[in-house]
This record gives sequence, C-alpha cells and structure tokens, in this order.
Amino acid sequence: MNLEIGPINKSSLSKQVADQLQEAILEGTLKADDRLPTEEELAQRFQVSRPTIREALKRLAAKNLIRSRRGPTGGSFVNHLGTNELSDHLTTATTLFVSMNDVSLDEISSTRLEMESYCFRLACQHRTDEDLKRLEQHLIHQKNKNISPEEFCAADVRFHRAIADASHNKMLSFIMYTLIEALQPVSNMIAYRFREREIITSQHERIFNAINNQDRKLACAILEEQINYLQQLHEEAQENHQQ
Amino acid sequence: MNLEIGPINKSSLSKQVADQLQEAILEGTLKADDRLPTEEELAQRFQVSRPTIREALKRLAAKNLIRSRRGPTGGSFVNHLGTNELSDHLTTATTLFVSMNDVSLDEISSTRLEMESYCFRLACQHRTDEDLKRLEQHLIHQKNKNISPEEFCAADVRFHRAIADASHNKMLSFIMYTLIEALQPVSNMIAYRFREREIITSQHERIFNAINNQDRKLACAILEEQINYLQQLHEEAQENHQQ
DNA sequence: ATAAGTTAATTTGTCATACAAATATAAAAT
DNA sequence: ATTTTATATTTGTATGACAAATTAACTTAT
Repeated sequence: MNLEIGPINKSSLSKQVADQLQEAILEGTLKADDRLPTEEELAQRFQVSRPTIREALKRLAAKNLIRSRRGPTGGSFVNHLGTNELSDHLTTATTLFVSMNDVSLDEISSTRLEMESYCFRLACQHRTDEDLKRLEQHLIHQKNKNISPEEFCAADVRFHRAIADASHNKMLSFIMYTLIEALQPVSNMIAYRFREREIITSQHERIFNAINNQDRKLACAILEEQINYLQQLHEEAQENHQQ
Repeated sequence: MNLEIGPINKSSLSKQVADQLQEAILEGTLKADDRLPTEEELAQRFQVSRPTIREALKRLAAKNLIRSRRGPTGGSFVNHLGTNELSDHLTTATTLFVSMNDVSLDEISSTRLEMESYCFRLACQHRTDEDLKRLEQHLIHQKNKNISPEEFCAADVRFHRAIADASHNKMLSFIMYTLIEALQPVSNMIAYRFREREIITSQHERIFNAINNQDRKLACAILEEQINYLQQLHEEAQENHQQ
C-alpha cells in the first residue's frame, strides 16, 4: 500500500518544501510582495515541523526569492526580482566560477568587449534623453577628484551598467551586469591612482560623447582602447608582483 | 562595554554564519571537496545552536556551494563549481528574471543570436577534433526519430552547449549556458512535432558542416534562420492560443 | 580462513517545545 | 491630544530528543 509509482522522494523535506514554494513563485501563484502564510501555518499545511519549514525558507532567502520581517505585520514576502536584486546573486556565482575554473583575464575581457560593443550599437540607436542624463550624472560624479577609491569603483560600475540599460534590451542588461562584475577586480586596481583615474574618466567622457552623437564605431574603438589598457595594467601589476 | 565599533550586526545569525563560510570558500580557505566540521562542531565554534547552523548550511546548499551526506563518512562538503554545476542554479535565476520582468522573446533571441554568432566565430577558429566528435555524437542522437520529446530537448541543449564549449572561452561558455536555457521554453514547443524536429536537426547538420569547414558566415546565416524560425513558430502558437 | 550477516557508531534529518526579540496595534495615563 | 504602557503576533534562537542512513568493526557460519 501507499505504493507511489515513479521516482520516489529521495530529497530532504526542507528541499521539497522549498521547491514547491519556488515553483509557486515561478508560475505566478505567488506574486511579488505577496505574503506567505506564517511559519506555523506552513508547517501545518505541509505537515512538517517549523524548523523544517524554516530551513526551506532560508533556502529561498539565499536565492533572494523572499525576505522576512518580524512582528505582527511581519512574515515572509516574495521579492520582486529586478536586474539589481538578482545581480549580486549572480555576482557571487560568477566570482566563484571565475576563481574555481582558472578563467583568464583574456577570456573575460574579450567576451566583455564583444558584448559591450553590441550594447554600444543598440545604445546608439535607442538611447533616450533620460539615458543620456543618467550617464552624464555618473560621469560627473566619477570626475570628482575627492571621492574615495570605493566610490570611484561604484561610479564606474554604475556608468557601465547605465550603458547596458541604454540598450533597452533587458536580457542583454542582465548578462552585462554579470560581465561588468567579473572584470571589476581589475578595475578596482586602478582606482587608487589618480593618473589612471583620469585616463579612465576621459575615456568615459569620449564614450559618452560618441553615444550622444550616435557614433557607434568611435564608441567601440574607445571601449577597445579602455579594455586593452586595463589588460596592460593588469600585466604590469603581475610582473611587479612576481619580483 | 563590548562596544563594537562600526556597523553593528543587524542580520540574523544564520546569515552571518553562512556569509563567513561562503567567504572561506571564496577566498580558498575551504577548497573543493573539503569536508566542513560536523554541525555540532560548527555550533560550538560559532557559539550558536545547531538549528541555526543548519539554516546557514541550507543557505549554502541552495546556492549549490555545498552538498551533504549522512553517515560516518558523511557531512557537508564543498562543491567544485564548474559550468554544469552552476548552470541549473543560473537557470532558475534567469527563468525568474525573464518571467518577472516581462522580457520579450525578441530581446532574448536577438541577444542570443548576437552571442552565439560570436561563439561560432571562435568555434570556427579554435574547434578541435574532439569538439567536432562531440558535436557529431549529439547530432546523431538528435536525428534518431525514436527518442522522446524530453530526450530531443536535452540533446538540443547539449548540441548548443557543445558549440559554446568549442569556442574555448570559459567565460563565454558560462554565459551562453544561461542564454540557451532562457530560450529553451520556446524550443521545447517544437519537440513534439516530427516535421519541426526534422527542420531543426537538418539546420544543426548544416551548422555542424559549416563549423567543420570553418565557414563562419554560413554557420551564422543558418543560426539566424533557426532563431527566426523559432520566433515564427512561437508567434503562430500564440495566435492559436488566443483563439 | 573466508564469506556473509549483525551490531555499533557516527552524522545528517526531523520533530516538539520553549523562550527571546522585534514590531504594530490598542488601551490607558498624563 | 500626546505619550506611555500593555499586548498580541511573528520571526529568531536554543535545547533536547529521536529517526534514518551509512560505514566500520565484529561475529558467526560454512
């Protein structure tokens, strides 16, 4: 009796619960900002204990699918997963992949050059006034010589992300966010030296103007220049490190 | 006393533990296939209870960073995260992103066309005999008319992945895996109809020959043909669905 | 002596219960 | 009317116990 046909449940209960809830989120039964039942209620519904439910919820929380708050109006809520929310999640995955698979800087930068060039092409075609405004703001902020290295890096990331967004292709943006992060460790290096900072920002300024003038070829040429420059800096740093 | 300077610990204990362990994995203190201390030991070290430790471990398990086994030789082990191991993790993230952000098929397919063309370019240059062998095997399997729709889909994914791998750029492969998955729901549609199956496999055969002959332009042209064909099928299906 | 079966030990998986901490709501006191 | 206080709700954490899986050691039968 109770002979279930097919693949038997081998995975742990907490995983099964997590999978079911994720399925509900994925197929739209649970929409963004919806509140899940309380942990006790979930425990009764799934006929498992509260610790098991909690383990399941933590699995979803690790994927950024839900957030939790305490108190009467608290509970677990479905997150709305935009590009930003998912990016930090993807970033750790990408960082891990790069570090555990000996991905060379050349592989990263050539991929990024190819994709960002495509972004530039689309951005030149579809950029709106708002896109240009955002780009300019990030550029101005990055030109400020009083900001800290950390702020400089953050502004750098924002600038490149803004270009990706200017392509008005969400899929492309999503992937570019990953690639931008993957190259960030190299970019970070240069944030501490004023001379290099100036070179980067001036390149950004020229890129901005090129996109503004819808000059795709020029924009891509400058991008290539910048990526080559970063690669060169990286090689120099490695040589110094070996000494 | 016990006045800790700086940002106070606001996040939950299980998250703090998870973050510390993840940090250890990321910086290499915990290498692949290393075994973590037992849950009880971790509880003592971090001075928290076992349920808290378990919640932390489930967070890492959800990210595919660790696996757990019971028994004397059991415990939690660090996963080696290659392209395959991370792909299912990325797949759910991508699927969620697509469904929650109204990403159009056009955005997906145009991005994929652009990137896969780049793959073709590199594959034509760098493909080895082993790459060709693998491609041919997947092709032969896909041509078999007796396989189930599910098998057909799986073979389809494997074929495109093999092309990505033939580029010999790990970063590019990693990203392509994501894009292949993103377009899969559309590809799945056609697996149930023999007529469409034949069209797809014949296209794959021509792509294989083109890559074999290092004819980049031809390969890309066929790819464009295939993606347009899928898009067309999708539109027809939607129209039928509306009736 | 070898092979098979049995037992014991270890570790994750699950459960039950209790209490702490945060937080919003309603009631009470100033 | 405003502040304070009490209270209810919900997640966060702790403790202890037992179940299930799995390996290693041991025992027994051939």
